[in-house]
Amino acid sequence: MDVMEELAESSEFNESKGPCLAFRQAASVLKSLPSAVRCLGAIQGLPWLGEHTKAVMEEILTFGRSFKVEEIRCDERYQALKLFTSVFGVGPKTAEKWYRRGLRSLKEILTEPNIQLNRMQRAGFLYYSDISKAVSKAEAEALGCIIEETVHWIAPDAVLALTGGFRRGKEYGHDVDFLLTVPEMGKEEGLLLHVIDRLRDQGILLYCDHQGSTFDVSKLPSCRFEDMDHFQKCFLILRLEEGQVEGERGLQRDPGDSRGWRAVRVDLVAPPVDRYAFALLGWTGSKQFGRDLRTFARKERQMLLDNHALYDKTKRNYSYRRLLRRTSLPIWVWSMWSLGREMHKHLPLTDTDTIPTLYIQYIKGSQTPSLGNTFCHEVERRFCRFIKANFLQFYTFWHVLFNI
DNA sequence: CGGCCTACG
DNA sequence: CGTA
DNA sequence: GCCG
Repeated sequence: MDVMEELAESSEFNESKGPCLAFRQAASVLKSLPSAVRCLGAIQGLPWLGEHTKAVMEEILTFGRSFKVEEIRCDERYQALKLFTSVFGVGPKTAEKWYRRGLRSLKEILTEPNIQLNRMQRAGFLYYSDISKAVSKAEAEALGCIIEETVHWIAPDAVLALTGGFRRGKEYGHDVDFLLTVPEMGKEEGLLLHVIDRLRDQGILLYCDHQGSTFDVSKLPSCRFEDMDHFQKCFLILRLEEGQVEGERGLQRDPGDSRGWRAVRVDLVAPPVDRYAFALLGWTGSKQFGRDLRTFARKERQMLLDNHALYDKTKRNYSYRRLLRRTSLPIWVWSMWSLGREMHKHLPLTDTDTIPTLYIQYIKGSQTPSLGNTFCHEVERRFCRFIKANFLQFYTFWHVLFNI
């Protein structure tokens, strides 16, 4: 139900953080259902669908539309803020500032002399028409080939993995996310900078926001070794040439566009290999899935989860990291493989935004790790249980299967 | 009635 | 403030 | 707005 997303957006513009979140949760639950809701009975007992959201749904089911939603769609302020925030680098605050100045269109922003755009926003406006167009799976794969070639030229043993929405089975996305890693610990140091340099040499780097590893020896003498490796990531805009895209459709572009290329938003992340499982988890899940997982970690397990590790607050160490260190096997391969297999048993759906079909194809090609290692088994067991215990979509799907 | 993900620049 |  |  796109309606819930619209209500969430409207709440966000009204600075109502709570309702915004509630509507997003509701949207997430509805998206995870195997089919569209036909009557109110079908959503009995589902989480995050309370009095208000149900009332809106009833309105739509009986009249085909909701008065409140129609009102929001027509609202001048909502339309303007939606337009402004669609620009890369422009959030609710900046959009609000422009709206209060009486500005209503993108052209008015660009012609207003008193407005100072930052680097991100300048890129956002410069490539606006391209970036706001959907990216197809074929285009994502084409970019994967280009980047992979560049990466292999630098480090032949490096592995590039498609993550984000495309890994969840989506056909279109607003950007393309990749994870880049090397089998040997530490060899990923500086790799990303090297890759960026090569992309620049090739003339396809249109914009680059690099977030280098924040390591400063003078600044953190007290910090432990474990704390220093915030892995590298970068937000890019790349130039994708026509003819590099496979398939009969080729490039996504407007009729009458004869440039022969388009700009695409690309994210590159380069974690050390022992953090691969966490990076993959973090960058494959949707925004909402990540929130659910991290909330669960903190509230239910007294742990802290991020894209690098799972931190146990009671034990004061990185719980899985210790286990990972003590095993000779590339343990992340094993945990992701089992996790993926477990997920697919229960979640045959692959085509919605909120169901991260955790990727296992790459692992399938390699051998099945030998059993009998108690560390492997323990990590696998805890990891699987952890995910399943909080997977909102899992709960929803389970509910549909057994309670209706 | 308080909390709502967590990290980076 | 913005990005994921 | 929904939940614990």
